[in-house]
Amino acid sequence: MTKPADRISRRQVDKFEERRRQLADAALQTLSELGYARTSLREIAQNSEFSHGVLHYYFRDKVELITYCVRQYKARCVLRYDGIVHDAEEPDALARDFAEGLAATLVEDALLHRLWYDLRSQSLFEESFRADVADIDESLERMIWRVVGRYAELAGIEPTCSSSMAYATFDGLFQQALLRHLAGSELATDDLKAGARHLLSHLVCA
Amino acid sequence: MTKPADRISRRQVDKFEERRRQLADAALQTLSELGYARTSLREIAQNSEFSHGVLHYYFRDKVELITYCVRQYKARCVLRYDGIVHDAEEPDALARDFAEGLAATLVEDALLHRLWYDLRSQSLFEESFRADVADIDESLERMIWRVVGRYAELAGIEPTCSSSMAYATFDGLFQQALLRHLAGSELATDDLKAGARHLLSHLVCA
DNA sequence: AGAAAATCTTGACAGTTGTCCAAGATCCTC
DNA sequence: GAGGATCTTGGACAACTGTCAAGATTTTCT
Repeated sequence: MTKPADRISRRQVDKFEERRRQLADAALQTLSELGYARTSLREIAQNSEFSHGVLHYYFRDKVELITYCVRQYKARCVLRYDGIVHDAEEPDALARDFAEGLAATLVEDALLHRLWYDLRSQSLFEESFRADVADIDESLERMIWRVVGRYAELAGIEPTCSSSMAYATFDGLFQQALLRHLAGSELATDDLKAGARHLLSHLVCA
Repeated sequence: MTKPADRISRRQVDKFEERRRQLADAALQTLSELGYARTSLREIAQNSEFSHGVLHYYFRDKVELITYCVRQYKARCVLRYDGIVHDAEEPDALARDFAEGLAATLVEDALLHRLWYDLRSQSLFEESFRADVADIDESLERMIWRVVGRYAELAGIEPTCSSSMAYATFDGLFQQALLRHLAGSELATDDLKAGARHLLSHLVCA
């Protein structure tokens, strides 16, 4: 029922958006390998199947490209973490699965997490990223709070700390585990699991 | 009793080291303003009273300069935090003073802390910084553990978590507070204080 | 098929970067 | 104060950066 012009423009828009996603994927890969400071547009293009000039056809400038990347990264995050929140019937099972999920993504997506902490640091210097980074941070905080809330519910108790504090401590735990994991420590994942369960039972729900 | 040659060389060494410190100071200031990604040698030199060429007289290359900076930063850290650990007689007083100290440095040294988290992220990409950064991390962990140990001692109880976990959670708390403080939030310091006391009483010492 | 629109490549540009070096300035010792 | 060691300058260099535009190529529509 759409008019021809609509179909055309919609297909064009779709293709346009698809290519943006494609290029942002290459950018995300390059960023996660090299970090923000060492990633150039030519390097990104080399990780795609296009030449460097095309980036300015799909993105106004470098900032817009990276901002788009950050948004795309956020989508992945939410997707990834949503699998962790899970409808267990026992608080212990929830704690175990949550800890396992954290440890799994720590290892599997280590480079992406490394990039996240890099970009979050950059956002403290580069005004342009701040809003998007804060947005991701908030969605991560909500994700943690869903886990905590469900855990408290199953255990029949009330959380003893705020949402932001829960996120801050879990994030600290995860970041430290990432540092040690990337430094080659074998204990990082087990410590993260133990730490997460300890945190859940002792801090957020006393 | 030292021979003339010794006196000369020692004085030269001293002067040499003093200038290195001086240049590293300028570098540290520039880094804390612009962040690692945007700091160039010429920018550093402009923040000192020398020209850019002199940097390669005192440092082999940029990596050596920044590594030297990181070490100098560490010295400041230890100094700063040592004032916080304090010989209170009451656990509550210790918790209060510790929380106050954290909140104070959060505000006063916000730019230096921002730089620290930036450099720690960089160390995950740039192999050269990793050792020094890990060194600072360990000394911060020991600092936290001294506070926790003293608190437990005064309260007549035992810490319920490991040293690394205590550091991870406090660091997460602090980092989140820094993010919010730099974003202009007025609540950041108060939340940090409350969070630190809560952490001390509920987590590390149940 | 052929015109029109879109997509993509290539090369150039101006600016910045880390690095190095020759020459000058400054300091110290005799 | 001369002479030599030490320190500092400023410029040159090649490599790299983001950006842009003209032209080649492909796709789309009639």
